[in-house]
Amino acid sequence: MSATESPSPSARAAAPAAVPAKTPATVPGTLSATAPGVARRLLALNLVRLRAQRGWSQEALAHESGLHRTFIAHVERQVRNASIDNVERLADALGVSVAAMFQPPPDPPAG
Amino acid sequence: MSATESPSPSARAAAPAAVPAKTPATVPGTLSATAPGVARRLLALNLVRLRAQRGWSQEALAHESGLHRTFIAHVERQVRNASIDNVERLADALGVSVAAMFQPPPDPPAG
DNA sequence: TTGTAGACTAGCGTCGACA
DNA sequence: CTGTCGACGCTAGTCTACA
Repeated sequence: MSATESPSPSARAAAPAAVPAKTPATVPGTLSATAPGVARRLLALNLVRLRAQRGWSQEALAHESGLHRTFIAHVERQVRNASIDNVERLADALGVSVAAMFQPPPDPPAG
Repeated sequence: MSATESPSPSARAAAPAAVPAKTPATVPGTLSATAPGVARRLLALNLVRLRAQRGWSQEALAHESGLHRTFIAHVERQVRNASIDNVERLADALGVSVAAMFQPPPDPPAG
């Protein structure tokens, strides 16, 4: 035990943020810092972008990643929630890191 | 849809990397760029690190992420492959971006 | 507090076929 | 080439309980 040398017996209860706010920054009218499904979208965006950048077809990517053609199509359409194990496989097939799949796309020059 | 204006009818067949190598950089004695399960490990490492950094218990993190206690424990032990939807939830609970969960941990100075 | 086991449900991921 | 439906297996994810 002694996970953290907490001065108090009930560490969690005595912790400064003992009771973490359930709705911290959910200001009415303000979107959450991280919207639900942002990962799915980022993954899809980067997936389509990287794939098109290489001139690969969904079938080719599916073949490279060892996944099925239909699955690739679903992920790109955000109708399917892939697991990290498959996301890594996709990233490996594209030659990028898993973190890159969730990296925000390079904002295009406005002018 | 003209994905790529390939001069040849069989775009894929005529594509530059028409036949992508199945084992491209698997040089004998050289480890692959991305080892299998690296995402699972990175996720677990960052998860434990960020959680301990906040002095949160698995139960607290589970409560914050809205997931179950057992699931958190399994992910940290890498015995479970989480989906991006849940990874995002974990990242949100920790106040970090999904990409941060797969970011390589700050390697400590060797000496 | 954390790890693990067992049982259960829900959804992922595959396959084949069509538009 | 890409999107989608139907069916199917497998595992992610939940819950209870014990060490």
